[in-house]
Amino acid sequence: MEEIKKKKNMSSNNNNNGIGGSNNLYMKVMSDEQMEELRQQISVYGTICDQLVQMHNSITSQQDLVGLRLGSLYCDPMMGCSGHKISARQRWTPTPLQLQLLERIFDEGNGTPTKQKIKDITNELGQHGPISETNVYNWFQNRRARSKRKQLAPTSINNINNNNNNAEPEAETELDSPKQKKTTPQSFQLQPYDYDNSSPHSLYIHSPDIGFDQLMSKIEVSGCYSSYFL
Amino acid sequence: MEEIKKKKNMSSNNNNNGIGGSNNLYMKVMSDEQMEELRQQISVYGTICDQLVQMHNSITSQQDLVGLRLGSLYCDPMMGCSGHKISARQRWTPTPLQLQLLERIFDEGNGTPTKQKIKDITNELGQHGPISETNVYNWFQNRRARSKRKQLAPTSINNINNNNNNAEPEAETELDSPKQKKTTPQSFQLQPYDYDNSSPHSLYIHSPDIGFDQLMSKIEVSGCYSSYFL
DNA sequence: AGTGTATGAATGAACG
DNA sequence: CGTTCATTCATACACT
Repeated sequence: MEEIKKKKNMSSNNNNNGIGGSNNLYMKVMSDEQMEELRQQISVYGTICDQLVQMHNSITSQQDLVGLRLGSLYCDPMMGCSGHKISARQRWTPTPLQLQLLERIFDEGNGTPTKQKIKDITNELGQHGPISETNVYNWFQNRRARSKRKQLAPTSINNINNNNNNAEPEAETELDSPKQKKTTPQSFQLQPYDYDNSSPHSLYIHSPDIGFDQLMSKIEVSGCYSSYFL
Repeated sequence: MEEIKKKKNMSSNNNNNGIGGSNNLYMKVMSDEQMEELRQQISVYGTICDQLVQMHNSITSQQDLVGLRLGSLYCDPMMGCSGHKISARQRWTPTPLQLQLLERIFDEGNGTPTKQKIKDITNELGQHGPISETNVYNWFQNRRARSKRKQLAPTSINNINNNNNNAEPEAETELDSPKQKKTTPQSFQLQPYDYDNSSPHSLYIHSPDIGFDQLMSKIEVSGCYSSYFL
């Protein structure tokens, strides 16, 4: 059942097709223009961010901030606005800070979460928000399990856009598709539960403690500038 | 910001596969993972810019932030210059055909989507569009969960609404009672109080050249005005 | 265009 | 421990 999806790239002048061959590495090929474009995009973003940050700094240096750093679901200062209280969660959720610490500890390789250790950690993290030993325990369990799973299944991440020619009208074109509107699902797949190290190929920025996905979900909306109080 | 550019550049002439352009066409080759990473990075930039803009706006206009929620008003500088961009992550969507197959398999009662089975299925469906094992896994997971839930409350739709609406689980079960063997009720571990902001909220983002890592760790959080509660 | 709904994905907790 | 469940989050898509 081993089907090698051969890289069928649209680029007519691409003769690197064979790459990635024997393994499960599926490669995307980009032209110089695409590459350049990408570079520009990134660069522009970088510049914009810089500028925005500077602007922001000059402005905020005059005022002392509103809004405290709250847990993910409390935002007192402005609470009034929304009118009603946000119901509490039912399950524990680590605050970003806690998460960071946990990750760090995890990375330090103390593979054995001793009972005592857990207690310590719990106490430690208790400084940054509610947490119980059980939470910590579970967290490590999950963390271990999941990071392992990712390792076990490095195989066939998927075969994006190369259904070796099928009569499937579904064919998705990757980033070559200028407009992927709404007709066909343009999908991009990312690796399973894999956020972090151990993957040797991380030549790009290696995100520190949390993965991009997490970041992104965390970023969303932030009216309180809480991010500045780490 | 520098980082990203730098690394990006590196990647252009150095990829871990050793595919080398043995001819004068310069093609850049990336693996799916790399692609995904890159895409996420860009996406994050977009988000960051968005956030910064929002912050800036709310500050300069001195207005309270209520309802300030702009969905995706983000600046994508790239759009203009080229025809296409690398879009932000999208989630996988099964093609109708895939769905059909999945549905069928599901009905066949394989309550246990074995790892191997998942692999098979993935390969199978791969013929009809992009898909990964994770997708399949998730799909079954969700499918099971949801079909169960449906069954649990298919009738008396009317009642449902009334019942749970007024119960604001404001409950403040202080922590440290994690022991509750969760047999019946939900284990309740909430985070009731706010944190002391005594934490050294020392740094603002001010380095123009702040790296991704830094940015990321700073941005995190802020649940205020979570879009869901506006 | 704003709102609602279906559903893919993330993750804390529980189970065997 | 590895696997599964339950809940939540985020987004694609439909509706009107």
